[in-house]
Amino acid sequence: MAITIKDVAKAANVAPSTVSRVISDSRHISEKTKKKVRQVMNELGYHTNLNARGLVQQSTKTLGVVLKYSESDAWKLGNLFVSEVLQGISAHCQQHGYSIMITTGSTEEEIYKDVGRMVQGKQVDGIIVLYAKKNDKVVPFLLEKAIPFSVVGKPMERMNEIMFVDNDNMQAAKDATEFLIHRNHSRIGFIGDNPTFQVIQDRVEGYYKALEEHGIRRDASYVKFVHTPEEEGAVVEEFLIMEAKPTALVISTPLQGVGVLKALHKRGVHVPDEISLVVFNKTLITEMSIPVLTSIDTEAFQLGYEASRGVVELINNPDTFKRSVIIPAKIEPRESHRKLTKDNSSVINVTME
Amino acid sequence: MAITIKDVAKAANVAPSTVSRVISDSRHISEKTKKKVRQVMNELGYHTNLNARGLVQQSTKTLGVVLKYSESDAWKLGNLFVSEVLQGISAHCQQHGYSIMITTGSTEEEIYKDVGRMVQGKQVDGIIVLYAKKNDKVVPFLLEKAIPFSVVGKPMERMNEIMFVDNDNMQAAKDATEFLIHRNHSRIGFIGDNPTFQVIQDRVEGYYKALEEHGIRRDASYVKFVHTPEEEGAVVEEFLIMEAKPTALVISTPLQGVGVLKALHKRGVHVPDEISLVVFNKTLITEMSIPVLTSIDTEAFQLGYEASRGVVELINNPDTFKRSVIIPAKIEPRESHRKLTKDNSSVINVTME
DNA sequence: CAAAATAAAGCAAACGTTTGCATGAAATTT
DNA sequence: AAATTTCATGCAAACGTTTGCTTTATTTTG
Repeated sequence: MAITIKDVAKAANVAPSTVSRVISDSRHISEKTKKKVRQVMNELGYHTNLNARGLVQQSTKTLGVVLKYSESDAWKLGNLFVSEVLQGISAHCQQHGYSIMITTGSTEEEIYKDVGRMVQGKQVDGIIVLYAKKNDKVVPFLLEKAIPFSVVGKPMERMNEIMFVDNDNMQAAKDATEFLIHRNHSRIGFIGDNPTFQVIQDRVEGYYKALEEHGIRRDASYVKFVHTPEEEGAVVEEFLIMEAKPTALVISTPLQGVGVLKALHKRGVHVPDEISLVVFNKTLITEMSIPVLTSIDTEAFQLGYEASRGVVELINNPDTFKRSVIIPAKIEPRESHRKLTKDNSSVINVTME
Repeated sequence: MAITIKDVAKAANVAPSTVSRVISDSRHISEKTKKKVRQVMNELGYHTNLNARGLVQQSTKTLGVVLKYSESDAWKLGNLFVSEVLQGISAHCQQHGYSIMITTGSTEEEIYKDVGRMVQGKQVDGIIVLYAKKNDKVVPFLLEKAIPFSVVGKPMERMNEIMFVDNDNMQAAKDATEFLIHRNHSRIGFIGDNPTFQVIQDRVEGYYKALEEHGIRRDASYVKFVHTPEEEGAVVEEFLIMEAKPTALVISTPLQGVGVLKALHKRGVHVPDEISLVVFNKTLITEMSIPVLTSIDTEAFQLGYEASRGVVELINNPDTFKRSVIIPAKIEPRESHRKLTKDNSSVINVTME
């Protein structure tokens, strides 16, 4: 059995309570005793049993992180994003002495159970949810139990009762589209995945908004959704056979971006000479591809960091205003886009900035 | 305050101990009482306080995972590998009712502290270390404290006191090299990162072994190490100016693989027509590149799963034999290699299988 | 110099479980 | 029918802390 506070007390000839107060550096203990007790603690190799402390303090200084339900390849994609978010959470937790417990479930039901265990089993003081989706049971559960939590992403409902951290996806898509418009593109396509996700809808909206503000007619045939992996080929095909085919595409995930790149490559269409690509989420994938993809950096690390900050604030003061943080996304110009000449002709001479 | 076992006991008109035994489904309790107590538990919404249980049972059913020290981009690389390992651990933990706590530290010192807290604070029953490196303080600490733990990777020392899970890197490199030899390559280069890592040394050895067994003279000028990121260009250059330049390369990380691919691309050298590439670690990166890289799948998920299995066994029976598990690596033929004709001439006509 | 204020440390209850042992009732054996 | 075994439950101690209250010793104050 390990050394307990009582062992230390006995060896130092003081009461257990005194040892406890030395640990918390209480000012009710004389420096002399502190010194003595600390010495004994070192000699004996004492370490606080956090279970016991957690029991009496009703707090474990641990945050639970709910990892997204991993369906097929969406997970692999999320992977890079998720681990960067996780790093942000880690960084903040480290700074504030919190531990991190993650869910292990791989199905929706398992994850829900994990959360129940963490929360009701008092294993964690708060929860970070990565991230919001519809028909989700976790968020309503946390709301009902009045657990401090924050969400990375935009909650589907009850937004003002929930603390969340997200990008302004509409704005980001608008920026991306304008980025292309400013480079004289006017026939700009959009490729997204599942349009039932709020994030995709926001992005489509931002895309349309940019077009409209620049006097370009919105045309639904320029907006395509890829539902199954590897379907990019078909979508690219559809674009290429169009009479007025797009000179640029805004694409909503790195994986799709690479898929599109491949499909174009296979058909001998050169990027960026013949078509420009801008992709959401700057990740290793976008940076590693040939050509390097111009992307929209969603600052995953920062998202995680802020989410963690949010919960911890909520833990320390449950009445904290449930603010939502919007992390600005930033265009990272790389090699997959080019500037067209004013008359939109297909100049082969690449004009990059 | 939440519902406790005592509240349930009172409401069900039994003793707390009875409730406890109902929870553990003890056979000393009659079905009738069980039914009654369970009903009350549901009505009241009772959930075990795992802190309290942990305290008395001296076990938390939680595993600590020590994430690799994240230096520069090595971390980003590890990222994909690490998260796949993590998924393997998750899967096993889920099956066996274990929770996962991860380290949050980003420096060696912070990580060491994290481990101390987890272990001495009795937050976890065991530890999984990802992964072995020299001058590591964590493994010696765990050995000294006699904590159940396993390592993903090959420990530097005291190997037979430690349970670890790894690939046979020598064999894998030999297989990869032979894979190329069987396709009539004889001038095969090797690119690795930091040669002070055991894993790299093993791979070089396997590479040499394959050559020797097939009567190809080992030549140190065919073996290059890339120490800083983005240095692949220089190395590729060195290879290309060689009189007898290699027709194939074995490369030790996906990131380097893509780096090499880029460098070759920039110099107009076509893969696989002019040079074949085989890369260690099948990841999203290798699968997404153009061309898709022929890789050596190190089965990261499986590594994690087995590591988890190991610790749990050790927890349940501390005298378990400290076996080490070798997960076979498997070549995944893709698009970055080709078969040469017998006479080694540079046939442009691609002959893939 | 007595009274009051302050400082330092100890006592004991509490946190919510689990579990060895004791108890009493019912069922089985002799 | 008494003695024994089995079954179901309760009692109370433990797990290792923290913390409100009390006690004792010391210092300050009037």
